[in-house]
Amino acid sequence: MDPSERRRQILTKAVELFGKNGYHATSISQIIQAAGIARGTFYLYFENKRALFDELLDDMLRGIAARIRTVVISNQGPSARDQIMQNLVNVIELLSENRAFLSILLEGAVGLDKGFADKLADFYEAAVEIVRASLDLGQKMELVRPCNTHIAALAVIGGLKEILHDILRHEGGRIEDIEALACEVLDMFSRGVLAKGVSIP
Amino acid sequence: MDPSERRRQILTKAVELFGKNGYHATSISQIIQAAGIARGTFYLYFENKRALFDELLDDMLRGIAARIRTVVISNQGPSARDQIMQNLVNVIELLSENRAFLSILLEGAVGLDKGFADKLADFYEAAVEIVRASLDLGQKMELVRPCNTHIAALAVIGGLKEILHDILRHEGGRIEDIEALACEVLDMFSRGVLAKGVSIP
Amino acid sequence: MDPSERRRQILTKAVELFGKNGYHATSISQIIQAAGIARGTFYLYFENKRALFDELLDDMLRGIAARIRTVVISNQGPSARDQIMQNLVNVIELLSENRAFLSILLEGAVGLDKGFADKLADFYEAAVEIVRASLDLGQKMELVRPCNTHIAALAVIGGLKEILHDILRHEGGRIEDIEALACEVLDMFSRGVLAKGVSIP
Amino acid sequence: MDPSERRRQILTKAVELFGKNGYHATSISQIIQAAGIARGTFYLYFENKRALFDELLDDMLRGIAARIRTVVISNQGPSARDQIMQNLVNVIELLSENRAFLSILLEGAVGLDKGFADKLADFYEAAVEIVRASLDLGQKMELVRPCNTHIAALAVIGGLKEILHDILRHEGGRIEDIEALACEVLDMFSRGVLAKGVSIP
DNA sequence: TATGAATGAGTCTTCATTCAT
DNA sequence: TATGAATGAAGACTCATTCAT
Repeated sequence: MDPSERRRQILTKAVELFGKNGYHATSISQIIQAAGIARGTFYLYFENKRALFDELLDDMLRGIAARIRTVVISNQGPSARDQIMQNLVNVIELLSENRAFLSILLEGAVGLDKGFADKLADFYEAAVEIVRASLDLGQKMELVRPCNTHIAALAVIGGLKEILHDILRHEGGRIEDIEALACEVLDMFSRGVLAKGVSIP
Repeated sequence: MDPSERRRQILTKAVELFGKNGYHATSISQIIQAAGIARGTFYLYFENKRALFDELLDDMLRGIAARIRTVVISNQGPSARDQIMQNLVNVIELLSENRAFLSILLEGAVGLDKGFADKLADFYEAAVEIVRASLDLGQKMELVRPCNTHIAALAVIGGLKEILHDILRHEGGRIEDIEALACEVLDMFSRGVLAKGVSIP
Repeated sequence: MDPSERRRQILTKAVELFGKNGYHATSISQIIQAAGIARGTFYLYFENKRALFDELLDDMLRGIAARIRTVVISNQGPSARDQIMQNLVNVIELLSENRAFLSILLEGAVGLDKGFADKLADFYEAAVEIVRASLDLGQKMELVRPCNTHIAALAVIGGLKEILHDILRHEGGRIEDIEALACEVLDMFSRGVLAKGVSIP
Repeated sequence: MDPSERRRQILTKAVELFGKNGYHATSISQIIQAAGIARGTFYLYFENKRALFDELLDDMLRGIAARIRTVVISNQGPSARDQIMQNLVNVIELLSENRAFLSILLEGAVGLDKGFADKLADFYEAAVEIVRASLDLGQKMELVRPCNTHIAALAVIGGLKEILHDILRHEGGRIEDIEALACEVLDMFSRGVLAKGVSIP
């Protein structure tokens, strides 16, 4: 078989297994059995289980990052809201297409040793930083109210993760109307939950 | 030694280790060494490693649940805002006092086998349900704007988790002004981030 | 079983196997089977195969070193010849008592990785140094003819090793008359092989 | 490429690797990489790793044997001493020219399985036999003193090996004055170390 | 209760060898 | 001849759990 094809095949099976059972509960034996290859063949393509997972994680994180476009505020082109919406839709779409993928990001790569934890943490941190920068800019333009933008950004990313997590658990990763979901999330964070003119008594 | 005291001692040492290194990276050897007991003694107090962790997790989740009071809206007594604030402060306080505790909840118990994942998921789901019920009530009283309360509730819990996670990573679990933090979070979710009269263009 | 007794038991079986088959051809499986213990038990007593062999080698080298006494030249006490003879007899005796022991020293520890090779090389080097120092002293006292004492010392140790090797191969390590052998060796190196008054034509 | 040339090329690279790292630490992968051939190609030229090493060892032993000439005692031609010297010089020269070669003979082929050990042992035994026969002849001609010629022969071969070993370790196989070394060795074994008229007290 | 020696199933990893192309 | 992907037996090592004392 063509090497790069075989490589892809192993990765695919591994994603499924890691997604279903997590890193530790997935053994090389399971992977090679699922991929229908011999023990030694695995090591022809990956240095070890760790390296495989690492590559896989990198792929995912790169994949997500590639779906995000910097929001540009100008008179021409789509509105800021539309651009944010598009980013949200892109990311949710990608993740909803691959349950295993999502599962690894939300659960499978958490709590592993420092290397993995850091890689994931760095990724989420970067995501938080992007949101935060946007909020900071918004504050300067007086579009965003005075508030702790770091905390707000964390809430945005965390909220998104939890919503995706919920989807993963209850709907098996399938989302019916991604656009509606994105819209809801965007409203949630931009307008909060209070009704017009109301403040919590 | 008094049996229940010894039990407690093992649990305490185990929390520290699980918190620092995670479930898989913590071995029975480490636990018994830290607790200063013999190998066999461990199994006099706990059926196995899993059971120990399970008990530990139950303790934590119960501890958190115990800090949350149902918000009662009435003319007497503290305002709804104060009651919510108090709940937030109570929970954050508990978690900030015990880094290991927090670490296990956010990372240590994630991605383990189905049993643990479900237990944790059920807990968070219950938390989401509480928030959602409040929001539903708020909607009926027209305090909360029409929105998908499930998604909003998920965002609230997820946002909170991410904020705590950030604190765990960067400040070692210590929080300077818990009240200010709680206030910021509450505002974030109640009012959103937009400035008065602004909608995203 | 008493730990130190079990340790000894493992070592004994390991010596036999290493002696018969060499380091690489001896597997942990063979050792534990010979010792009648479980896989894990082995690792209770030795960090790994290497550590076991290392300890074993150290024991041997120490054992030999302990049989050698510095030759003291004085008017009282045994003659220098008798002292050298005694050293030779002591060492040959020890080695002839344990075929596996001897086999490891001559073959089993040769050609392994740097750590072992160095340990063995250092030992033989030390032996050479002892002989050389004696020869140097002998030269000062004009008992030893002018010659390259380093080369002479190497020849002595090497000769001894080859003789022991031969015994190992052909007589299974048993030597009938150790004293006679030692005497022959001593004469060989002190007087050479030429007949009186003869020089090689 | 010409088959026999390719064969030679593989052998050459293999000698280097076996010499540097020993038999076990040298993998087929290393050999084919060094030789610049594909995995399968190796097996077109050699049945397996063992066969390669075997052939290599045979080559070496034949090479050494070819440098040794029977010593002929007659009135014409070079003296016995000169003939022995020439043999010594020839062998030492050959070995000193090829460090890998020497390393394999002294360390790399020792302690492997019975086949190799026997081959090497047989070779040294043959060498011992040659020396012994010479000594026996010398005894008949009353040039050699009465002594155990087998032991003397072993000492000669063993001494030579140890000296070469020392050179390998300390001088990287290079010898400055081979003739002087050979002379020293020859004197050592013919005259012993004692000064004229001295016997060990 | 307490001990800690013993267990062995399970995991990762290596590497000489084969074989379809 | 030459290739290199594929193989799988074999090896080292770990660690939760058991049980005789």
